[in-house]
Amino acid sequence: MKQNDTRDRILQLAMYEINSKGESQFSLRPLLKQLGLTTGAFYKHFKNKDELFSEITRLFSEKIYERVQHKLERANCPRDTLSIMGKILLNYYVENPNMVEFLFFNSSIANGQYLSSDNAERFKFLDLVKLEVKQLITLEELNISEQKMFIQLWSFIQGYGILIANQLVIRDDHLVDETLLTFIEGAKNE
Amino acid sequence: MKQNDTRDRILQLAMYEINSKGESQFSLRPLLKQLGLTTGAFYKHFKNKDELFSEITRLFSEKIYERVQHKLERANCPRDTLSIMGKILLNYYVENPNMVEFLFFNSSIANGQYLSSDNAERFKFLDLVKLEVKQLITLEELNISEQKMFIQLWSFIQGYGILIANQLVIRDDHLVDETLLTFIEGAKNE
DNA sequence: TGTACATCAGTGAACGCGCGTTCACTGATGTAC
DNA sequence: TGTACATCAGTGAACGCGCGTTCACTGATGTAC
Repeated sequence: MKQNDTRDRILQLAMYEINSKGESQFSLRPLLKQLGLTTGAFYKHFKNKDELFSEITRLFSEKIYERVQHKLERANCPRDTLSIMGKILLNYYVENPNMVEFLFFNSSIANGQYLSSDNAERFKFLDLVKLEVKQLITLEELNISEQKMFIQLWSFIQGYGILIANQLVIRDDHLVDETLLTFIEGAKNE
Repeated sequence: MKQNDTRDRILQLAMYEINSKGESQFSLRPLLKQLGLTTGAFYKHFKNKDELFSEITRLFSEKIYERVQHKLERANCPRDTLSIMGKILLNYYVENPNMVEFLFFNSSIANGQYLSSDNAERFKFLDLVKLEVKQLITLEELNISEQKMFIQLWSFIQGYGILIANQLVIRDDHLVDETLLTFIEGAKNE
């Protein structure tokens, strides 16, 4: 078996496990046991657990980013684009709450060792939102700063996602569009 | 030394430590060492760590709730009230991010053993928001359901707080008021 | 006032567990001559 | 074609750590007679 096969098997199963049970329930030993490997083998492929987490962060980010890009083929204007992105992110909060939590808050970020190189990747999606907000403001001639509009939209989606993930409210895609519209109208009136 | 003195000392220091370093950096041994106690002593006052966390959840919630009530004495209408509550919560996200995170997501909640009795306490603040939203809608004759308005406001504040706590954006109290206004205006137009 | 007893906060060693990580070693495979 | 050697993924026991929890015991204090 080639080196990269095993490295990839580790990555794939780790992603699956983290997505299913969350980072707090994840550890190396059970993972390697499931793969029919011993603990030592892991260190032939990764420097340590942080490097694994760092890599998974990158892959999760890419996964969401690609999903967004795929869906965006049908979007015609910033409004549509932002609406679709909001719904996709919300969908991840509903279907893959552990993945989203890991992406934004995993412990290799807290440790900060691999942070700098990953941050760009990790926030690809976020940068895309910023770009669309910019276009939206230009196109619709809105009287609001990019930063403010971005904070409003992102905060709402992230906050709503958390409410849903914690099962405090149920999901309503329509509310995403309504709120987006409210923000746009609000920016016109000021 | 009376039993309740020690119990209280444990609670106070535990709250201080969790607020300073976060739940992930908290454990019983160093806590008790700081108090000049041995590990066994802890179990004369608490059934286990979960019970301690459950109690702290209650106390944190109460702390915020009292702070809100104190500040609300000056508020005249639901708009003011919601504005003040938003700013207070945002302030906690800035000044005490570990406390807020613990309050909403600590592991004794995940374990679910002490959840039912605490939930009412834990969401006192949240219920207050719901109440004010209801009054706001009645008073200003808004054309929106309580639930939707609540989700919009709460999601925005929580999401904004997380952005700030993660130092992705800086705090701007003015934006809270602007966004509140936008939601109110948006509810009138529909 | 002195003695016997009960109470109970606190002791401290020990238990058992799971964790990430290390390292000398194995054994299959490919390569050079 | 056969032999000597290098490579390197994988082994598996061990290390050291910190964690929550238990439990027989101590010793100060209050109470009853």
